Amino acid sequence: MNHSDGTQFRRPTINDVAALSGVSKSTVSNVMRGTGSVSAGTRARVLEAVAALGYRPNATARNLVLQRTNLIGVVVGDLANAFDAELVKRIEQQASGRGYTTLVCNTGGHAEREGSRIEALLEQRVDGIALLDFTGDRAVLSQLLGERVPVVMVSCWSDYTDCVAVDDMVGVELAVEHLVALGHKRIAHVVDPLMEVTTRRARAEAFERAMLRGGVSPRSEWTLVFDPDDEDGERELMSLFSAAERPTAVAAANDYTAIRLMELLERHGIQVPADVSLVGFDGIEIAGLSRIALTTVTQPRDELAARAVELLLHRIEGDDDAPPARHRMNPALVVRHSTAPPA
Amino acid sequence: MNHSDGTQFRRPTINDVAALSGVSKSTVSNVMRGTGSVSAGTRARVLEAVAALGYRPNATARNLVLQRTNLIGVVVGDLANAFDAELVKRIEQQASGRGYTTLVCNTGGHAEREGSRIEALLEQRVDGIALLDFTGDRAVLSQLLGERVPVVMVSCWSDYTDCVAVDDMVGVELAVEHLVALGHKRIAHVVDPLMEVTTRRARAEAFERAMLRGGVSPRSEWTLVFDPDDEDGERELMSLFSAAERPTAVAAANDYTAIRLMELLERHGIQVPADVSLVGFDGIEIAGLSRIALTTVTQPRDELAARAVELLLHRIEGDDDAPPARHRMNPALVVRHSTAPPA
DNA sequence: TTGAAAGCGCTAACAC
DNA sequence: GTGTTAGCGCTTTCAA
Repeated sequence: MNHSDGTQFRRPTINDVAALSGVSKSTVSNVMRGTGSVSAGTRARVLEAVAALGYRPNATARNLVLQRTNLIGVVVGDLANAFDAELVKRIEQQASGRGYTTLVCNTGGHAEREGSRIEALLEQRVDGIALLDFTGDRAVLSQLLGERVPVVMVSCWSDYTDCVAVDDMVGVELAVEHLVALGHKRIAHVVDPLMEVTTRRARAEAFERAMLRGGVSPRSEWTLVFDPDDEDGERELMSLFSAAERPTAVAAANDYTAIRLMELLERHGIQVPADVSLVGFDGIEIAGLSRIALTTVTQPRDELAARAVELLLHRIEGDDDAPPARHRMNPALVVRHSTAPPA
Repeated sequence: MNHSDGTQFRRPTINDVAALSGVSKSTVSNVMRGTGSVSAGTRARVLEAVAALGYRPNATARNLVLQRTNLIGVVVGDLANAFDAELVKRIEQQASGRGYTTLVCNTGGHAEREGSRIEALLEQRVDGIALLDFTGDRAVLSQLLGERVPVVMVSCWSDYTDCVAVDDMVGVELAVEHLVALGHKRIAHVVDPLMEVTTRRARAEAFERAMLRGGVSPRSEWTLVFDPDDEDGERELMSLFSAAERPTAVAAANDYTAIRLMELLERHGIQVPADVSLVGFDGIEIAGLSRIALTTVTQPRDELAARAVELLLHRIEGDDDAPPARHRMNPALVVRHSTAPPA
C-alpha cells in the first residue's frame, strides 16, 4: 500500500487526531464513542481534526481490546438454493441493523469444508454463528460447543444450542394430508442430499407418521435422495416412476428439489400434475411463478431470520448461560397447480 | 462469556501455550506459522500444549500487528437475484480457497445503505472489496477510492478500479440480432431498477445501437424500468402491451426481470412467445427449466468470479500501483422457447 | 474535563 | 535454536 510517489501510505490513527487537535488520545476516544464528558470546544476541535485527516477508527484494534468484533458468521449450505439465499439476505439485513457485519460461508454440504470455514470464523473471533442447513457433523458441532461461542441453528435442530425452525411435523403433515385428500395412496418422499441430516430425518419421520395417520402405508423404498450430480441415482429415480406400481405423488423435502424433480419428470414425459402430483417445502419465490405453480409448504422466512438474529444477539449481548431456547414456527400450505387427483 | 460456575472463561493465548510448554511466545509463534527454525523436540512440546489447551490463534491480534485481516468484503445488490447469489457463492469459494474469509453486504440497491455497509467494511479493515451491481453512487465510490483499498467491480464498469464484466455490447447485440432475425421490428427494452446504473446505461445504449444496425428504429418510450414494487409502473408497462402499436418482443436487461415480466404478461393473458418474444441476460439456472425455457444471453459466472478474486488478491498481495485492469468476457446466446417469429 | 499509562494477543527484528 | 523486546491502535481505569 504505497503512494504513487513512493512514500508509505499510512492511515491516520487516533494518535494523529490527538496530535492535530492538541488533546490526548483518550479524549479523542471519548469523542468518537460519545462517552465520558468533553467540553463543546474540544469536541469541535477533535471532530475537525477527524474530518481533516479522514480518520476512521480501526476496528481491528478495537476488537482486540474489547474482545468483541461485532462480526457474526453465517454458515450456509448452498447459496444457489433460493431459500438459503433469501434467509442469508434477511439475516444480514437484521444483523447490520443492529450493528453487526456478516461473514458468510457457503459449505456446499461438505462436512470438511464446514469444519475449516468455521475454524476461520473462530479465528476471526466472530461474536456468534448462525448455522443454516447445518450438516450436523458431530465433530464440527462439538468443536463449536467447546468454544463457548454463541450459536443459533436455523431450520435445523440441536439439543445444545438455540434453534429456530419451522415445525417440520406440521408441515409434512399438511403436505401429506393434502395429497391424501386428493385421493393419492402411492406417495413417495424425495430429499435433497444437501439438506441437513436431522431436518431430513425429521421430515422423513413426519412423512411416515402422516402417511400412517392418513391411512396410507409408506414404503421405505419410496423415500429417496435426489442428487442432480449423480446420474445413476437419477436413472434409479426415474425407473421408480416407470414401474407398474409407481407413485402417483411426491412430497419433496424442499422446493429446490421439487422443482428440479418436476424438470426431470417432464423431460422424461411424465407430466405434473397429470401423471404425478408434486408438493414442495419452503415457499421460495419462483415456486409461485404461474409456469411453475408449485404447491408447497411455506416457511415464514422473515420471522425465521428475525428470530434467529434476536436469539443470537441476545446470547451475545446478554445472558450467556441461559438454557438453549427453541422456537418453532408454523408453516402453511399453499395450494397451486402441481397437485391434482391421481389419474 | 462465563462458565456456569461463575468463573471467568478465558480463551488460551499464545502466552498460555508458551508457559505450558516452557518456551517463549516467539517460539510458539514460529511453530504455529511454520516459520523460523525450531527443533523437532520443542515443536512437539508446543504442539502438545496447543492441543492440551485447545489454543487457537487470535486473528484479531494478528490482524492488528500485520495490518492485514484476510477478510474481503462483497457488496451485492440483491441476494434474491439468483445471478448475484451464484456469483457470491463462487467468489466466496475462490476466496476461501486462497485463505480469505468473505464479508457479505446486501444493499438492496440503496445508495445510503451501500455507503454505511462499506463504511463498516472499511472499519473492519477488509483487505479488499468486490462490488457487484454497484449502484455507482459518486460519493460512495470516491470515498472508496480515497481509502486506497483494493476494489474490483464485477459486472459493472469504472475507470478508476479493476473491473471484470461481460461485454454488454456484444451480449445485447446477440439478443437483438436474434430477435431481428426472427422478424421482429417492434422491440422494447426493459430494465431492472436494482441494476447498477452504468451497466444499465451500457446495455441500453448497446440496445439502441444494435437496433439501428439491425435496420430497426428504437423508440425511446419503449425503454422502461420494471419495478415489481411499483404498481403504477406495472400498469403503465402493461398498457404498453395492449396498445395497437405494441412491441412484439422484449429484450430484458437481466433474467430476473425477464422472468418476472413473463409472469406479468401471462397473468394479463399475453402469451410468451406466441404474443411477445422475450430474451433475458445472465443465464441463471432457472431460466433453463423447461417450464421457463428463457432464451437468454449467458454470462460465464465461473470465470467472472475467478477473475474477480484473482484481480483483487493480486492487488492485495502484489503490486498496488499498477493501472486499473479491465477484463471483458464474452457472453453467449442460448436460444430456448421464449422467442419465436412475430404473430 | 482532561491526560498518563497499562494492557488486549500477536509478530518480527534482533540479541544471545 | 531460542528468548527479549518493542510495538500494532485502541479502550479504560485512575490521577490530576
